[in-house]
Amino acid sequence: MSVTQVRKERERAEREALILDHAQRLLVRDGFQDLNLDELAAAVEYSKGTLYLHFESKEDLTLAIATRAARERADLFERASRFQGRSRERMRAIGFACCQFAIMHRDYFNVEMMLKSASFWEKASLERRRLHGVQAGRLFQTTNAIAVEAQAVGDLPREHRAVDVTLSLFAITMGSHIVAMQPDVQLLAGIEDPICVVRQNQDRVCDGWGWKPLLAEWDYAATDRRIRDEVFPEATWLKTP
Amino acid sequence: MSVTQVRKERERAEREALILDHAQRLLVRDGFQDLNLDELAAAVEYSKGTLYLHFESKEDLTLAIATRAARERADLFERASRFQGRSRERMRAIGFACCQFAIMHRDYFNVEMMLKSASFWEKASLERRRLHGVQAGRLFQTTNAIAVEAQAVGDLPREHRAVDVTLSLFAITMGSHIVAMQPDVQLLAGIEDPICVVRQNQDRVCDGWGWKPLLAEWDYAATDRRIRDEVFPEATWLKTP
DNA sequence: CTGTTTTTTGACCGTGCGTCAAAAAGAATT
DNA sequence: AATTCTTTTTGACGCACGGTCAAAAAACAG
Repeated sequence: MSVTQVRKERERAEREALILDHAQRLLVRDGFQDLNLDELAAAVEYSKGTLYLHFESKEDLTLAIATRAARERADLFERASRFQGRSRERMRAIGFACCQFAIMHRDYFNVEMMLKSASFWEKASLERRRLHGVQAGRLFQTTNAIAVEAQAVGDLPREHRAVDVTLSLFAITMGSHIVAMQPDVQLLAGIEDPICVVRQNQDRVCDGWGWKPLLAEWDYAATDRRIRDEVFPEATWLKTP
Repeated sequence: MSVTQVRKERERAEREALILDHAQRLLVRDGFQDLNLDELAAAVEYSKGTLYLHFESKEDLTLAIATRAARERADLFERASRFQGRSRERMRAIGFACCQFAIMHRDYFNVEMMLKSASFWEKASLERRRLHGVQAGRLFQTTNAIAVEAQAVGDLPREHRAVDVTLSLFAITMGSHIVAMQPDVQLLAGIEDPICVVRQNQDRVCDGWGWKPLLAEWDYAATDRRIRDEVFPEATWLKTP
């Protein structure tokens, strides 16, 4: 590949990032339905035709936004999984990564939810679907590896499959985000901080599977401080008691 | 009100139900985005103008579908809550109602998820939003009452608020439905029956809060049989061992 | 049968996604 | 520097669909 081609490719990637930045901003502001591609074209100062050189449909563009966020999330998960500690502490580090991500991208789950609709999914390009699958796979595998290890060292009962545990943690995380982000639910249930709800529920699920050490048997506040100091120094949201 | 007006009102309600029936079918088939109001008008054999005598926008129509389903769900919850037994058995009956509903409306959660988008919500009429709030309130209150009672009789530790427990159960239910319904997840995690995943996760969350009697301390298969026999005789999906 | 009110209709409008012929920019050649 | 060929970019346009409303049809009243 010639030098020129390398430069072209880099410029193309930069333009794609620019488009994604603006598109994400508008998507968060207006939602998918009201995301206007003419406005986006004006914002990035390129024509609509140029947008379509990068993305083959509005859905494709939206999926690209979700995939970029998913990659970032998977990166945080992998950082978290390197935390040195007992298996449940490491899983807690994953939960910590979740929070860190949720704070950086308050609205990621709104975008993620669109992907669950079949009619949306099938309008995105095959290649982008594949790329998203890769990131989703990283997220799952990183988490599941900890559950598998937990069974290996005897912290987590072997009577159930590790994937079931992992899946339940994904479910409680997604579900908690969805319900705790609803303003009416926040009022009804007196929720101050949705992030706390997510973490609390993750803890309950782990306890529910009998993942040692249980909440009552360990000082997880200390674990949290270690996670922050050793893995996520940027996590200023964790209040140290 | 004259006799004629009563008849008119009944006919109007019947037509609205007809529209909702067809709209629900098309919504499930095509998703919100591809739900075509011209096609719907043709299906119900009324003009598009007539549709707009009932619903002030496509979102309004969709919300009406969701609310009708939510009412049905709340009815099942209330039936379930009348089950005679210990508090956790009664909560299990609620989980049972969830399953019964999920089987009758495989795709309810897809519709429900649309409502989480702010841009969707604000396009529906005030009155319909209110009506949906009423049904959502019934669902929550019916469930929460059991958690409150569980604390009163000492089955559920008092160290946490009952609403937090209720909320976590809603979260695990919604989250499990979403993740377990994904075809790729089903393959990745080897899921045969998504319904089982939902129930299993609900059990884990209850155990996680220390809701007595715990899974290991009670014969919940027997409870399930009682629930079916006494409350949901139509639930043929429960295989009796 | 005729005039009045109510109900229903479908042609029409605006919006916004996606396309593609044409213009502009860039590279190569003379 | 001029010309030709190639690549890149553009924005006017086609079209599908949600929503409107004047007019037609139906129902009703006298």
